[in-house]
This record gives sequence, C-alpha cells and structure tokens, in this order.
Amino acid sequence: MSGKERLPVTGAQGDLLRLVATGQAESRAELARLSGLAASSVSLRVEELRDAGLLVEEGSGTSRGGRRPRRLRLSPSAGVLTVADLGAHHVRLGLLDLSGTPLAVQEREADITAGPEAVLDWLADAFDDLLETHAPPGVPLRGVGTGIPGPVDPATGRVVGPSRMPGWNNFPVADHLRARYDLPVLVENDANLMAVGEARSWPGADNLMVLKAGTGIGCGVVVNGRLHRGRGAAGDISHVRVRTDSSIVCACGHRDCLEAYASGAALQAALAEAGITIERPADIVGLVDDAVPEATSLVRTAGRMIGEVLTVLVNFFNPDVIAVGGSLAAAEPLIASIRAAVYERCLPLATRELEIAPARAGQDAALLGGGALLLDAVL
Amino acid sequence: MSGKERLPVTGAQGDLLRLVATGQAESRAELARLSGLAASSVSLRVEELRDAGLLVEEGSGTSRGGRRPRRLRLSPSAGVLTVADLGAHHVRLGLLDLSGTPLAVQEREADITAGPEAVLDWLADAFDDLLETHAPPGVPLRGVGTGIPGPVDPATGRVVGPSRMPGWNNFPVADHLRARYDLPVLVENDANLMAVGEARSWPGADNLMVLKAGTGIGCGVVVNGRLHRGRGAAGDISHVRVRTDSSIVCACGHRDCLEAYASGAALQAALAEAGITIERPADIVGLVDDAVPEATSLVRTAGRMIGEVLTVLVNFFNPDVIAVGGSLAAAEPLIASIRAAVYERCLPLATRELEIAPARAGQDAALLGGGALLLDAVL
DNA sequence: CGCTCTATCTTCGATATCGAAGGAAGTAGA
DNA sequence: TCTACTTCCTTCGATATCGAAGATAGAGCG
Repeated sequence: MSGKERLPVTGAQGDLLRLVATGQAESRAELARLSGLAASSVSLRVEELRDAGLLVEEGSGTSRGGRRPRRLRLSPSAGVLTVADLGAHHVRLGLLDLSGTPLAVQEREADITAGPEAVLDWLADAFDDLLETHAPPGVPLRGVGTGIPGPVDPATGRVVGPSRMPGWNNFPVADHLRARYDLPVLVENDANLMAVGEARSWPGADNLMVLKAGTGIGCGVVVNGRLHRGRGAAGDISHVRVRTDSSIVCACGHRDCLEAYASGAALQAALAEAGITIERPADIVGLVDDAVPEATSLVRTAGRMIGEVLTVLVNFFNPDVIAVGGSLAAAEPLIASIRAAVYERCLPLATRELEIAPARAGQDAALLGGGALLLDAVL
Repeated sequence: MSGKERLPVTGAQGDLLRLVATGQAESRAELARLSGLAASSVSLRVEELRDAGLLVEEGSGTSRGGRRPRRLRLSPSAGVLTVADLGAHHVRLGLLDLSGTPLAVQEREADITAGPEAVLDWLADAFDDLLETHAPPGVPLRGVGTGIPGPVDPATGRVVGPSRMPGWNNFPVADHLRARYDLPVLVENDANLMAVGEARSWPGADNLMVLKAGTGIGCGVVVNGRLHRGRGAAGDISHVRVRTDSSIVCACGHRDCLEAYASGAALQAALAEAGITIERPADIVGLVDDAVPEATSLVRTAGRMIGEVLTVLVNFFNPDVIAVGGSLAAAEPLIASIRAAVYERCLPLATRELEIAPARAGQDAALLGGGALLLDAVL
C-alpha cells in the first residue's frame, strides 16, 4: 500500500543501507570493509534489512580470487523520495528511489515571485501528483526536499537574504513542508545541491568546487566529501571584485563585481551593445560555435576573470576538481581561459593534480544532489 | 621509570581520554553527553582509564541542580609530548603534557639551510635534552612532532615544493623521525599548526582562518573544527595577484603577488626606499606606534590588499573568525584596514557574525597546535 | 526542617558487536 | 585433475554497550 512512513532502521542498519544505496558496497564483504563492522555483525544486520524488505540479494559479484560474493541491492520497494529544483521561472521535479536514481523527472513553469506560501503549496501538490502517477504501487514516500535559488540557513531551514525573491526572506521553508509531510524534509540552496550532485560523478575526489556559469554565477563547495554550507552563503563568488580597465556598478550596488562582467546576463548585455541580440544567455554558446568574434572574445574575457577569482580559491582550498556547469559551460573558450588563468597563476603544488573540466552530472545534478542529501536525512 | 611507550588505550577509552585532555569534559556525565555512550559504558571505561593511571578524580564540580559530579582530570603521569616550531633561523621547542599544556618552552637558534638530516638530528637531540631536564620522573614520552616552514604532504610526511629550503624537497621528515622514535610522529606546515593552536582559543568557532602577517604572509584554515590541508598548500595566499597601480615582480617570478606588496619584508624594503631603515619587519609596529606617517601608510595599504584577498575567501568560505597573528598583527591599522576592506565588499550574510581580531594564542600557537594534532595521533 | 525533584553515578540483564574458527566455493598452479 | 590458497559468509562464545532501575547527594520550596 503506497503511503508515507519513516524508514524503520537504527544505527548500524542505516550505515549499511546507506553504503548500498550510494553504490559504494554491493556485498557483505564490501560492507564489512567500508563500515568497519566485523563480518559477523554485517551478516546479522543485512539479514535484518532483508527481512524488513529494504535489501535484496541479486545474483553474484565478481570473484576476487576466492568465493564469489552474493550481490546486494536496494530493494525497489524500499521507498521513494520527491525532490525539486526550484528556479526563478521554472521548477524541475524528480521522483527518485532511495539510491537517488530518477524514476520520473518533470519540468514545469513556476514563478518564485508568487511568494513562498503559494509556491510551496503548489510544489507539494505537484509532489503528490508525481507520486500518484509515477510511484510504484505499495512503495512508501520516505522524504521530500527542494532546492531554493537563494541562501538557506542550515540550522533553521529558512531563506536568508535572497535577492529578487520578495516575501521569502526568513520564510521557514522546512517547517512549512513539515506541516504537510510528517517525514524528513530537506531545504538547501540550489548551487549547493548541484555541487553535491556533481560530486557523485567524481569518485575519488574529496574536495570539489562546482561552478555554475549561467545567467548568474554560482559555486558550490564540497570539503572532505561533505557539502560546505558556511552560513548558507558559502561559495558565492558572484560579488567578488575583479581587475578591469572599466568600471561597472553591479546590481548589488558595488563596483566591478564578477557577475557584472562575466555572468551570462552581463555577456548578453555586452553583445546587445555590439548590435548582437540574443534571447537568453544560453544562446551565446551557439554564437561561439559559429565563431562570432565578439561572442568568443567576451566569453574568453569572462573566463579569464572567473579564472582569476578561482586562482585565489585554488591556492586557498587546494581542490581536486573544478567542475564547470551552467548554460555557458558548453562554450569551450570559457573553460580554456579559466584553465589558462588558473594554471598560470596558481602554486604548482595546488594545481599539480587539479582537474578543471565540464560538469558531468547534467541537468539533473541538483535533483541527484537533493536525493543524496535527503538519503542522509531519512537514514 | 621515564621512557617512551605508546598510549595503551583502545576505541572508546581513547575517545573519552581525548574529551578530558582537550578540556571539553570534566565528569562522567559530561563524557556521556559528548561521547554518545551510555552513562553505564562511560562509568566502566573511566574506571579502566583510572586503573591504567591515565585519569584521576580530583574534587567535585558544580551542581546543576542535582548531585555534584566527581571531577575528572588527565593524570600528570599520563605522558608528555615533545613538539617543535621550526623556522628558517630559529626553533621553538616545547615539552607538553597530553592536554597540550606547556611544561617547558625553549627558543633556540637554528639554520634550515643546514639541510634536513643535520637539522632533524639536532632537533631530536634537543628533544632528548628537554626530556632529561624537564620531564617529570617516570612520565613517558608518547609522541613527537614538528612544524616545518614549507608545505607538507599529509599522506607521506614529506616536504613538497618548499622555497628557500635547499635539500628539503621530498625529504621524508616523518620517516626520519620515526627511525629514532618508535612512537607516533607528526609533521605539519607551521601555518597549519598555528591555525590549530589558534582555533583552541576560539571555542564555538568551527570555521576559522588564521592569518600570519610576518616576514611573509601565511594562512591556516580550519573547516568544521578540523585542519584543512588540501594537498599540503591549502591556505597559501601569498602569491595571489592583487590590484595595484604599480607592478612588482615577486620572488616566485609572477607579478603583483600579495607578498611582494604586503609582507613584512616588502614593507621593510619600501621603508628603506623612503630612507627609513629598520632591522627586522617586526620593528614596523614600533614605527606605527610612533605615528611615523610612511609606516602607517604602508601598513594601511598592506591591510587593504590583504583585506581584498580575504573578501574572496570570506564570500567563498563563510568563516566564523579571521584571527590575525604574526609580527605585524600588533599594528592596529593593519587589522583596521583589513576589516574595512572585508566588511565593505563582502556579502552581508557572510560577514554578519564574522569576527576579525588579533590572534589570541600568542607565540606558542604553533606548539599548542602541534600538541593538539599529536594528541589525535597518539590516541 | 522536611519533602520533592534533579543530577550523578552504579548495577544488572538485554542487546550489539567482535574475533576466532569453520564451511563453502572460488582461483591458480603443478 | 588435484592440491593449496583465497575469499565470502556463517556460527558461537567473549566483550562492549545499552537501557532501565536504583542509590546517593544535591537544590529548592513550603
């Protein structure tokens, strides 16, 4: 019977379930190696999880020179999660299984300026629709989550100091959703969700920066495998002052902010001044592909500026990976000039094994990130 | 009998000992609250630690409305640590108890250019002297550690890519010390040790940046209460490019590095060009105190430049605290202009509860940091 | 001053986990 | 093809930890 109920696991069971759900372990032996529990303890707990219908055995794994392991999988009936990636004018909805695999994804129009109550109630209705139409029968909902296009205080689940989101400041998004769902609830900044989602595509990398080069400029940070939130604004580099010959006042009121020069919106405005009109910043990629000189030049300059800001951060943080996403990421000169700026000015030790590359997780990065963080909340 | 032996504790015992040694807990009830163990488990393990001579009961604590707790202390005979803060021309030696409290501190001349074998053998001899002359009788040495004025690979304990340290690149410092001491060994960058030491003076702050404004410019980073090492060069901001009207080539070969303008050495050179000769960068503080205009102006400019670099990092990292140490920290205009630059250009959310202040831990910050990290190594 | 409630710590049976040993089923080499 | 070794997983007694109950000694209030 489909419904909503919290996952009935405790302590070590939750740790083991997480290892299987995240794809890190597929056998009892792997669970023992990764969890630190003795093989006997793993065996007992796995039996309990199987009895609870949360894990299943499915075929055999590969021999490592001895007996083949019995492969463990998350049971399809273990549960589902509903997650949203809320933007200013759209929302991407996902129904995921507990391992974060999308079962259904929908894109819908939305309007953040309608205010939090209206938007969140609409979102909850959309979640319910998604469940009714796509959830496998009898599989319970275990948690709900949403990304917000503004900073979120991690302690309270409230939006703090957003721009261009009237009515949202200090709104208790998490509590509002909890009033409707007696389940674990996740509320997180969208750039942070994207960073968590992207990190899953870089196994072995513990320290990442995930850049979003789109209409605006955002950045999510993963430190030692965990999302770094700071006070809810960590990673925000859009208002860093850049070196430039001219001087532009940013919408925030300061001069020479990075996003006043290097964001998609800024590039679109600069192209318009050069007589080239496009509908949306993503169209710049096509212009660059067509070798329109003004577009390529502007993208290179933007890449250089972003790269110069990143050099400070790379020296400071020593990340393993800088993944560049967002609608401008497909413009190859952007990443090339980011690389040039970073490799030229950074300490060799800091860049020796640094990889600067296009993001791998695609459009569902934020949903996947939401699923990963929500799994932690439900276990 | 004085000697050298590893701490004989396992699992939960080590966790509890650490809580007492770091001053976080003074009673069984506090240990239960902080460790997550049941009160009965704590009682059993504390009994074992008392029987092993590692913890003692000492008087009573304050009642919280019920029975007074029995106060627990680290036993003075639990052990000692020897730690060094190695600089280019000096070394600061410390004999600490397991809680990191200095029992003896000595300052000695040293010469890093003598090469690693000579310096480290001399250091080990100095450690042995310190033990013989200052260790309480019968208290065993439990670990040794040293700070290095260059980047250290956390995985191997080797120096990587140091400047002005001939012979040290790739030298296995940790292994060299382990050949002499069959005990836990710590090797770490000196700015990182200072950061860990300083963090202890800011209870409640989980994310700190500890700036060292001295002859050079260094920075250590603590994320979620733990030192962030990156690849061994995390926090290095001295070669970040700054905005300036002039153009100076740094010793590293790049132009306009922060340390070419804002380090104590750079300020000393600029003062010499203005006809003001000082012996060492620390003398700048006296000039500022005496209101020498050239000195004050240079320090303000340095503070502004450092502050501008810090704005990028504050937006990115959202620290709770920026502590400024090093020989120039006592120049009040330095911190004032750092604050001005940061508060002017940073996101309000990022600076709302940020504290920018002089470092609190004093000259022994690196030794205290070494003691804290070494305690983790021996437990 | 006596009573009630709170906090600390101990005792003890129940439960979780460990560690050693062993069974089952692989691989590799002679 | 057989043997030896490796790997996976289970069994079982030992050990660690939990949770409930109780003893002890405080504080606070009538």
